[in-house]
Amino acid sequence: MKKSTSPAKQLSDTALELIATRFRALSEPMRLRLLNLLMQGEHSVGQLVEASGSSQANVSKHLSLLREAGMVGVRKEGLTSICFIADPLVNELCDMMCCRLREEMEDKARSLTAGLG
Amino acid sequence: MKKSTSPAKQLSDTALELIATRFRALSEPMRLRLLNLLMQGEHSVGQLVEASGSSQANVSKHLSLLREAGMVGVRKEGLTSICFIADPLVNELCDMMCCRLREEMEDKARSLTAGLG
DNA sequence: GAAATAATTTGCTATATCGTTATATAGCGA
DNA sequence: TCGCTATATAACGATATAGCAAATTATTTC
Repeated sequence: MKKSTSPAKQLSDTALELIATRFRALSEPMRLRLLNLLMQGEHSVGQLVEASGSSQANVSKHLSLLREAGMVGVRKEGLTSICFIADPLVNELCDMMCCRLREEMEDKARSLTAGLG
Repeated sequence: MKKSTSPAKQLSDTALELIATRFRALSEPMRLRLLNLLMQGEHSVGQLVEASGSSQANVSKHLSLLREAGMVGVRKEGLTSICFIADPLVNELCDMMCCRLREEMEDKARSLTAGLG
């Protein structure tokens, strides 16, 4: 297991802003839903609208933010725009977060049953 | 390299909200600055206030959010509260994001010099 | 060119959140 | 108990953003 996170240097203000902006892109449930759909394969904007249950304008706005963050790419095919995950880091980050949450919940459940047993 | 992100299942609304909340904790420069300081070792709240250059109330509020997100832990020592990173995932996520940003910037710089050369 | 379709952009309202100021709580010493 | 110090909390104004509705921009088809 490659462990060592590098020596933790001091980050500049602009670096902090950039990192924060990236994480902010992942900080809204609707955007995560769109990413989750895209993790299962390419989708047109219309498909995302239908699958997400949100409005077209709303989906479009979220997609444009995800595009600016470099997380989603778009390919035009005639009238429709086909979206896809442009950065595999998205998958990794989400997977890691999901795993961690699952672990925490299992821990919580375990300690609860232990407390009751 | 362990690659395979698991098969990308459909996430529930509550799961999406939980994940979003975690990422939101990482989506503010000041919180990232506090985490960055804590990555270099334990700090008291007062030390964080001084090092961050923000107000005590502000730092305290951000720390409490980070605590709720399970990212920061606190140990009381007399009057002072000593803070530390409670979840190594924080280091990993931030490192990954930093690396990715550095890569992107280097790419951009390269393509720029190529365009000018 | 006109109509139709897919998507983006614009205005708007409601809500959330950052940072500040002022106040409250908790632990320690006289 | 009374201050003093280290944090936490409350209240507030300013800004950002999610979601909705309407207008706008492409692109295809007739």
